[in-house]
Formats: sequence, C-alpha cells, structure tokens
Amino acid sequence: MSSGSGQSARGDLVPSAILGLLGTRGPTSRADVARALDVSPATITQLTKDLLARGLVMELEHAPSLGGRPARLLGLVQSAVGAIGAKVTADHVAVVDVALDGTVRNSVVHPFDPDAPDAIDALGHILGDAVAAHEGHLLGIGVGIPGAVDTQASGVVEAPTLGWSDAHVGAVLRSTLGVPVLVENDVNTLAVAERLYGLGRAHSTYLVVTIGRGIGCGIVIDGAVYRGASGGAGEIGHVPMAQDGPRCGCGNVGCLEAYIGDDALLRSAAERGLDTSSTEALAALADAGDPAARAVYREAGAMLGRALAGVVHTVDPEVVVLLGEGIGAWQHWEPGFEPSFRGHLMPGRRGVPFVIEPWDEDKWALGAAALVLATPFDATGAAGDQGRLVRERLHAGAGPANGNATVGAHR
Amino acid sequence: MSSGSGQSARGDLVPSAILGLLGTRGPTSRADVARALDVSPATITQLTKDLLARGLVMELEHAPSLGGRPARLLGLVQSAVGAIGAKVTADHVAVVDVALDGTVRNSVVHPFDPDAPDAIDALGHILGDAVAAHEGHLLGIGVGIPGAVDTQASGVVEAPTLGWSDAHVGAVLRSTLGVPVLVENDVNTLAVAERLYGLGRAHSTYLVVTIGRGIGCGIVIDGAVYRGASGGAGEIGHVPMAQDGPRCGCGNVGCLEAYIGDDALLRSAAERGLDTSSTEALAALADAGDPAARAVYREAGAMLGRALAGVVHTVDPEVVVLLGEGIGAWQHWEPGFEPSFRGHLMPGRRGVPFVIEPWDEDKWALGAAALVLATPFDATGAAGDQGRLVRERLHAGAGPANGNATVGAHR
DNA sequence: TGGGGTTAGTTTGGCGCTAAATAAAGTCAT
DNA sequence: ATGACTTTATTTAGCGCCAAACTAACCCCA
Repeated sequence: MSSGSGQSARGDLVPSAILGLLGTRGPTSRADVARALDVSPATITQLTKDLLARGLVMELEHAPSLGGRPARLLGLVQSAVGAIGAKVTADHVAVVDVALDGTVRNSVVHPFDPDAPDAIDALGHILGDAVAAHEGHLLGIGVGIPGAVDTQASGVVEAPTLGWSDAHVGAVLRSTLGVPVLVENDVNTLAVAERLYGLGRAHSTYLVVTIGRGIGCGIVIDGAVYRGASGGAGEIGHVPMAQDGPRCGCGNVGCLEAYIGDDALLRSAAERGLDTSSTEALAALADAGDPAARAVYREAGAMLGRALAGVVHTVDPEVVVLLGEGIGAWQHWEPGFEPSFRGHLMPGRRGVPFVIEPWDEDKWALGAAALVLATPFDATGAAGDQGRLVRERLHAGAGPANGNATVGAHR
Repeated sequence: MSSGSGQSARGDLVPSAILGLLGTRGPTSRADVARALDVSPATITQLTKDLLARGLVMELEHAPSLGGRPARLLGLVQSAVGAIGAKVTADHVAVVDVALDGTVRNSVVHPFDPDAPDAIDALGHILGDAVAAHEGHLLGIGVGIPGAVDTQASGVVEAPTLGWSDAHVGAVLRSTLGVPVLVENDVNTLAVAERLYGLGRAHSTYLVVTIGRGIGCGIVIDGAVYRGASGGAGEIGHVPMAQDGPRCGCGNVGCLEAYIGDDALLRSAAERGLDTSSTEALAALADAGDPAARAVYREAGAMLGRALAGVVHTVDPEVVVLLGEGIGAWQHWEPGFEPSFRGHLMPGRRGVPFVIEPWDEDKWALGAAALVLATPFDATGAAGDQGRLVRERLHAGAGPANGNATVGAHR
C-alpha cells in the first residue's frame, strides 16, 4: 500500500488559503486566520509549522493584546508573488500585472482585433510579452471575456460581441504560455475581485452589477461566484422589461440592455432631440444641467431600479454593489433609481443596501488577475485543475530569483 | 484526551444519507449508492458493514449483471420509518403521514384560525394527534408556511397572509411535541420534495415555480435549496413587471402576483365582463371555450412567460418545473406562455425545458414531510441542529415496536 | 475452457481536519 | 501582587473519508 491523498471535501486547500490570506489581508495572527478561513486553530498551528519550516511564511512582531495573550502576526516571506490579468474587448486587450495584495504593478493596453483569424494566437503573444516582463514568481494568468465561458479551467468561449464561438481560448493560451490560465466571464471576474478586496470582507452573498455598454451581474453566494447550470447566471442585461419594446442585440425585444445600455441611452437622447455621439458627451450635457439629458438618465435609473428590485427578490442578497464604465454618471441615474428600486422592493426587503464604486480602466483586468489570486479560496473548485496548478505554484515559492516560466513544458 | 468527532466538512452525514437513499430510491447496490452520493466505494463498504451489524440494513438478492460482477442490493430492514408533514394556510392545516419512500399513509385536514391568539398552540395539538396516531418510527415533523422563515431549525416565521409576525413556531412545537420540527417556506418544501422524488433524480439545479393564490419559486442549486441571505430567495411573485400597474397585497405596484395571482385573474375576468366568483368557475368557462376567459389566461401566460424568462436569465437553471393549485388550467395558460417564454429567452438559452406537474391537495403537506426525509442529504446544514436530531433518530432505528414519542423531554 | 474485459466490493495505509485539554501570555480589579 | 478572566497557541487522540491495490464474480469470445 502507499500514498493516499484524501481530500476530505475541503480538498487540501487550506494551506494555500493561508498563503492567499496573508497575501491579500497582510500580516495576520493565527487566530484571525482560523476565523477568516473558518477552520480550527489547531489546523492553522500545524500547517503554519510546515509553512514556516519551508520558509514561505515568517513570524513578525506581536500585535497589542486585546485583553489576553497578544497575537503573533504571520507574514509572507517574499511578497514578490503575483498574477497577470487581461481583459479582452472588441478593439483592445488591457493587461495588468498585480501583486498578491491587489496592487497594480504594471498596466498596458494593446490594440486587438478579435475578428482576425489568428486572434487567439495574437492574444497569446500579448500575454507572452507580459509573462516575460513579469518579475518575481508568477502564479498564473486570468482572462476576462465579455461572453459565456464553459468553465474557468477549460476556457471555451461563446462571445458574440467578439465574434467568437466555441473558441478554445484556455487550451491555446495554456499551451503557448506554460503557466496556468483561467478564463472567465468579465463580470464574474469583478465579482471575484470584490470577494477578495471589496464587499467580500464583510459579506458573503451579494450582487455585483455593471453598467456600461451592456448590463451585467455577478452573483456571489456564500463567498463563491455562482455560475449557473451552464455558466450563464447573472445575464440581467437580457431580463425582459416589457412584453414588447426596443430590439436588443441578442435578437429579442424589451431586454433591459435595450433600454439602458450605452447605445440605448444615446438613442433615447436622440429621440429627445439631443445630438450626442458618445455617453461622455451625454454625461457632460447632464452635468451642465441639460434637462433632456437628465431625463434620459432619470428614466434609465428608474428602469434599472425596477430590474434590480426583481433580481433582489429572486436572489435575496445582503447587499448590491454597482460599478462599470458607466458609473461616472451615477449622480444622474440616482434620482430615477432610488425611488424606483426602493419602491419596488417588498417592505421587508427595502433595507437592502447598495454601494456605488468608482471606476477606472484597469478594473476589468485587475478582476481577471483576481481570478488567479482567488484560487486558494476556491472551495467549490470552479478553477478546476488549473486552480490546483496555481496552488502548487504558490507552494513552490519564489523559485530561482527570477521566476520566468519555462515555456511549452506544461501539458 | 478523549472523543473528538471530526466533521470534515461533509459532517458525518454519509451514513444517514445511505439510509435515506435506500429509503427513497429503494434497494440499491453499494456501487450505485457510492455514485449517487458522490462518495468513494470504500466508504460505502465500511459504513455499510456497520449498518448491517446494527441491523438497520440488509443484503437482498443479486441484481442481474451488467457485464461484470453482479451487484448485491442493499435494503432497509424496516421501512416503518416515516415523517409527518403539515401545511398551514389561512383557514386550515393539512397533515399527512408519509413513509420514507414518499407514499402517503394518511391524510387529514383540520380547520384552523391563524388569527386566534393561541393559534400556534392549536397547531401543536393538531400535530400532537398526528404524532399519537403515527405507527412505526417517527423521524420528525416538517411544517410548511406561506411566508418567510429565518431558518428551518429555529423556525421563526414572518407570514403576512396568516397574520403572523415574529412567530416562534419551531420552538413552541418542538417543546410540546418532543420530536424534531423543521419549519420552512411552503414553496421551498415543494422544492425539497422535487429534489427527493422528482427532478432531483436527474438534475441538480432547477426552479420550482408555483401558480395559484400567489406565485412562488423555489431555487435548487447543486441539489440544495437556496434560501438567500435572509431566507427570502425566490420571491418572484413580487418581481415588478411594469413601472406602475395594479396594486399588490405587498403594498407595491406592478408585482407579477398582482397580474396573475388568483385574485388578479378574477379581476381581469371581471374587467372583461365575466361574472366569475372563483378560479374554478373561470377555468370552467375557458374549458367551455369562452373567448374572454381564454384571453384572461392567455394574457396571464404571456406575463408569466416573460417573468420566468427573466428569472432563467439570472439564475440559469437546467430546467423549470411548474405546479401549484392553479396548474389545472395550464392548457389555457400555455398559448400565452410558450411564445412569451421562448421569445424572451436569449438564443443560447431557448432550449431550457419546462415541466408541468399535476397537482393534488396533499402535495403541500407532502413537501413539508420531505423536509424531514431530506435531512440525510442536507450537506449545507440548512436543517441545523434539528437535522442532526433527525439523523440520530434515523440511526436509532425502529426502537420498541411502537415508536411513540416521550413528550416533553426534548430541549 | 480458459483467457481478456468489466463491473462490484474489500483491504489497507494514511491524510486532513477536528475537539478538548493544556499551556502561554497578557489585562484588569481589588 | 495575587487571583479571575481573556485571548492566543499547541498538543494529543482520533474520526471520516479517500486512493490504490486487490479480490470476487460475472460476461464474452475465440
């Protein structure tokens, strides 16, 4: 008889979760780690002993006492651990290089043509450059896609806005880059980032709603991104708001997105006699006090409020966070949104808080990187075998000073 | 040092899951049990050995070979194990006594006044009679409530239709009955029943939608009923279908229920000049071919189709099942429903199947009983400490021939 | 009739985690 | 400064489950 690796449902993921937690939350006591991971203190002591012996973790100063024995803080030995995140859009690829704690170390934007026959290879080259430029130990690459992804590990993509159908993004990138690659719907990547660095610190069940070209929604349940039976959960942009109505890009009529997506806002503005060619221009008009422009936003806000009330009724989250490229004009949405949202919520649910988050261009790509950095916490196994690889790399530590990947060798 | 009960995330629930499976699915081979419970065959062998020794399980005949060694079927020694289920409504309580396999052994309806000051005590007496009448080993009692329940174990109820607010149903019943009591929203009980005896055999993520006085929706994700952050998930009856619209019982306007609930159907009929005092009468008119009555249903079907399309987009289930008191008239809903549902689904999601299930009056109460019978499979711990008690009683076996409870002794 | 192939079930060693007891290191009040 | 209380960390025994190797029992086909 021999080995046996028994993976008692939690799946040997606690050690990497400790490393991940120390990375994202900074120095933490054993007791706090145990509480944060919902694991017994005994386990932390034992696993920590091993991590200390292997030189991955070190003991730091004492924290001030809270009435009892003061806590001994634990910290990562080398924080030169990071991940690369990329967000693919219809005309460019944004790539960021982030550290474990979520700070962006580098950020580049490459022009990109998803319609080109070798588009995925081109994406591979872009990411290859990022891998070469990466300093320190690279855990893996996360890729955010505006479309449906079967699983993070296999990464087969269905993305109408890119013109991609049955595109094997994961497999191709993996073979050319030689590091773990995780592919996910872009909105879900934001949900993961929120779980690590945002709402997830205080809540476990929430919605992450994006407004912009389209309307999206990531659903986090008990700290895990809920993907649905076919990876298509949270497609609230296509919730029908009326029996008929404007035609949507998806082919149907009455979709939320067809009322309040960027294109719809511009159309609505045109109908009111405004001559705006971009949402920035429309927002500027509203900023300047133009009543028609403000009406456009107010109406959109009311529509969004009603839609989200419906989603809140079916999902029952603790809290809702709103962000996205369009969030800059939120002040103009709000007058329509607030009364509509609250007014359509059941009495007992009216208290559901919503949080507005500022937006910057890196956020999509940062979310994609968070995909990698979240694998240590991924109890549901959403990241599959690629997640396992990431955890292995985390345990392997810094390696030989530079951490450049040996291309090609990887399955 | 001593005991230590290590509950490695799955929580020592496999043994009772074996018993539960043998009860609900009938005689099953070890290999099939392992597959059904997603547990290793080794575990089944070991635990089965114990259950055999304790006389709870026996080996039956061989099943015909499927090309290899033929399977030895396992069966429960005594199937006189059952549960009691009760559904509370505004004017009566339906109580059923069911066996492990879901067959109804007895069914009674008691008049009931939820507004009476001692209503919960009265409920306790009704259930006490059922406990006394129960033959064999009683695992516990499930109670279905048309309202929000905090947790199944504590059973604090918020039910406007009953006039109950902050009602400690669970605690009171538990203390007077001396057996485990699980309280849950009525729609969720149907979802649990479906998980044990219906869709759950073939699917793990689905919606259970009820039509009748109200419109409800139970959400099952990965085989577990999803309750939401505050136990209020699936309240699709109050999804707003328009910015304004008819006033709903919840106080808001435009709720789905205010369009297609029983009352709304009658109102709609009246507006079309029909003189119907009940939905039965309305359905009879439609059966007879009355065009106005049919229009009422067609319009309601279209509204329901649109609403469910929205829910499907946000939850992404494998399949949707429709049932409830109102399902008898489904043939009249369908002409409106089908085109509206499909037409509002995104192209990639249009294939989502929906299943219509017939209805009988016992179904609510049966679902409540299923709550108890499902605890062995409850990996998420929704049933809490009461679930643990149920599992203990399942292990305890038949006991002294009659299985009448020792009242009062129970916490 | 006697090997492949296939499915069912068992044995064995051992991993991952836990609960409970215990030790360690402080705070606070009197 | 002595004891009561708190909070942190470690030790210990052991449970639940698993993977891998193995045995068992049947089919099919030459």
